[in-house]
Amino acid sequence: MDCGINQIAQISPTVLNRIAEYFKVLSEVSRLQILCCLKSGSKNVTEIIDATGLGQANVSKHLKLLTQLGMVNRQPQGVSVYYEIADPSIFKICDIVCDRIATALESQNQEIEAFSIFRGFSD
Amino acid sequence: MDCGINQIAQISPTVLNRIAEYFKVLSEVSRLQILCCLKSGSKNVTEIIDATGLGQANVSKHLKLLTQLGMVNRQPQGVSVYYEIADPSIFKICDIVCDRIATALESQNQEIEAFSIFRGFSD
DNA sequence: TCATCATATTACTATATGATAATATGATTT
DNA sequence: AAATCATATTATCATATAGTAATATGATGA
Repeated sequence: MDCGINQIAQISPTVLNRIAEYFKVLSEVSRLQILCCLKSGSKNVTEIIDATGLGQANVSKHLKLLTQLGMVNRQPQGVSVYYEIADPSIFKICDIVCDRIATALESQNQEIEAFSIFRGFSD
Repeated sequence: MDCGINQIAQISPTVLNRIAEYFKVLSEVSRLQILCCLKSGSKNVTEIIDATGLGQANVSKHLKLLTQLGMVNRQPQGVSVYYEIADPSIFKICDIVCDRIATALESQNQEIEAFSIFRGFSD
């Protein structure tokens, strides 16, 4: 039974692409830094640059991407441009991932401990 | 007040890297296909190849990555090797992302509709 | 032993993209 | 008008990686 094929076929490539695209945005440390520094509230570009330590052109480019994908909102205010998180569910997702990583690290540590039983014999 | 800097500094680069790494794995259509086709249960490599339509070497490489990052479990069984989802919370995350994309598309459609009020005048 | 099957690895190519320097734009101040 | 500041854009370079062909490995059956 080829139900596997059908099942995948049901998920349109378009949707899969959108999901992948969303994750790709979150898969870069610089962009995570930007998003994290906006968690506490709206900031202008200069503030973001200071907070993250990233280059100006770099920040500008990342902000453009984040805006295009609807993750942050762009609000010009006088001379400067303020950005804010448009999608707080980002952090919900990050929390789940953090949990997952934490538990993975824990079980890793347990394994290491299990090995450590055998340590000390050669002393 | 430079509290922004401190806030970011608190998130260690290591952790940020791990999170980015996790998302990077999910940011490729091929890997999402593989994960989706494992949602219904454990499958061997050949079955995964058939279900996704991806090349053999390609699948093998992706599976290695997914295994290394603890997202799937590898279980040799006789001649073949079975893989299964190790981390069902992946799908919880995907669900949230899907919701998010869906609502984004909806509000996009609403905007388009708003524009359509002005259609028909030139006929 | 030879052929075949299932999976993994290696080498290679093509493409995407992150970082940055240089430049542009446009507003504000001197 | 000239200088300065905030942001955006462009061009460029370097790196990472997805896909694939070829090959390796190792087990099973003829």
